[in-house]
Amino acid sequence: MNAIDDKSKAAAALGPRMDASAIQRLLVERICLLRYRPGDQLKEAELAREFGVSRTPVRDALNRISHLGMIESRNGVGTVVVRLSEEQIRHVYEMRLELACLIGKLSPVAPGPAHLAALQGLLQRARRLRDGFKADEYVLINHELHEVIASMIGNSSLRSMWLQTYVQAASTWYMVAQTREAEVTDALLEELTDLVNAVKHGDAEAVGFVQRIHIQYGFAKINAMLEEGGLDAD
Amino acid sequence: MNAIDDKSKAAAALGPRMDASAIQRLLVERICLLRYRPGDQLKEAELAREFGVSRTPVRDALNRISHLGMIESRNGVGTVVVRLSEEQIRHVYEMRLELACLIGKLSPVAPGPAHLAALQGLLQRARRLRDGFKADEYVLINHELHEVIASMIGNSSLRSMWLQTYVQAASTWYMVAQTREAEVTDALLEELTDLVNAVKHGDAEAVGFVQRIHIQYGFAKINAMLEEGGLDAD
DNA sequence: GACAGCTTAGGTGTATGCAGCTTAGCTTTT
DNA sequence: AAAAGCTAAGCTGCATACACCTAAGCTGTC
Repeated sequence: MNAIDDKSKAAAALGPRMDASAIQRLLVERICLLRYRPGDQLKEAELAREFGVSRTPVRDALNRISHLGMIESRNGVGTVVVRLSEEQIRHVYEMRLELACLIGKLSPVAPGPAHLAALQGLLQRARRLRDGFKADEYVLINHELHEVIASMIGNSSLRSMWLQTYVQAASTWYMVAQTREAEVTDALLEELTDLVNAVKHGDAEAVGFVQRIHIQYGFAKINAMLEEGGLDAD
Repeated sequence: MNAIDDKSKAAAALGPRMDASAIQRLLVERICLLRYRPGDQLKEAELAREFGVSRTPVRDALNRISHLGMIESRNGVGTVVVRLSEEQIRHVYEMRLELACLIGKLSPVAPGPAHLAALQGLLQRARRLRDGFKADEYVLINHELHEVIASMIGNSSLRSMWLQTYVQAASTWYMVAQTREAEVTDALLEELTDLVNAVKHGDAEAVGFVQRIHIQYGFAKINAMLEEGGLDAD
């Protein structure tokens, strides 16, 4: 029901002092990383207690997030994490397929040693998933991978849209992924291997194409599940 | 300095009662339509007085807008309308060039009689601009044209990005346009004529390409001004 | 027993006061 | 006269109390 339980009042003491921006980042991350699932209610008062602040900064954070299409507030009812319709999911994925190709086209950032190191680190971690799958770790690797990719996008507008579509699609994908652990782990390994090769050649265009290929792969998986009977695997 | 002056307290009586969403729409429109110019300060207290509400709903509206990259708040200083850097302007335009081509590609909405009628109405209004240019009317025609185009975009994600890049680029373009009245009027007439033809054939793909062509035209004009010496024509 | 209406609990929306941050202008010192 | 520091004004950020909206459950009636 409510995704918060383990650290109801512990968090009040762990942060220096949460302001609206920090809360915003945290909430987005929690939604992406599936700690809050589509349909979950985010109660302002509850979050305020957790962070040790008043409702005001929480409200500010929620308001800023609302334009990303991740949450929706209705007066008298509550604020819930948006559950995208099947059509919307398709739209976001179709869009990401196109955006991926633009990564190497619109003023790309030449991938350097830092990118390579980051990817190789993620590859190491992904390999360990084969001998013991951990859903949280899989999600985290994907999340950090996404940030690495974003850092290769030189066009600020494209980068913003890449981020936006990622957060919109993330929870859907991670829900699907949790039902096919072995499959998605192998796919992630392939993706990272391909990316390492692309970055070794300093080829940002190849990075974009690799992304496109694997988005296409994920899209196909999601479509298959949608046609089977939906992904309401709460 | 402050863009509000003529209706400081008049508006308090003209609306039924402004809520945060209504204020949000109004502020976005005012920024697009160049009533607030880049660099202008938007004081919460002042806006609250104008709309006859407290600072809270104004704050909520500003917070929601902030994710569009149109405004920026700094504690102790104020909230200002963002002035995009030259690089950011180029990025947005490069992005719009790509998005335009996707209009006819990603689940387009077949243009119908309603679209045609709307475009022909705009064409009529645009023709009158040749015998007496009015900056406000030029901006309004462009604004409504943009909404017509958006209604032909079936992919919700693409439509959202199309809107987002429009509001980011709008004020820049309208500032440029005001220095070359005859030129941009002719270009607008051509654009509308081309669009009418495309819509007559029910060809959404052609609509996208027409958009691309004219975005390219505007981009070239802006680039020319940037190289001449900037567009700080306050 | 079923349905219409009321009542109440719980959520978001708004108003208001205060705290804290910045900056501009004045004052004071060298 | 110039520069450093102080001071005050004005803005946003935050806290709190209250108003309003919604839905669910109870109650009374038919």
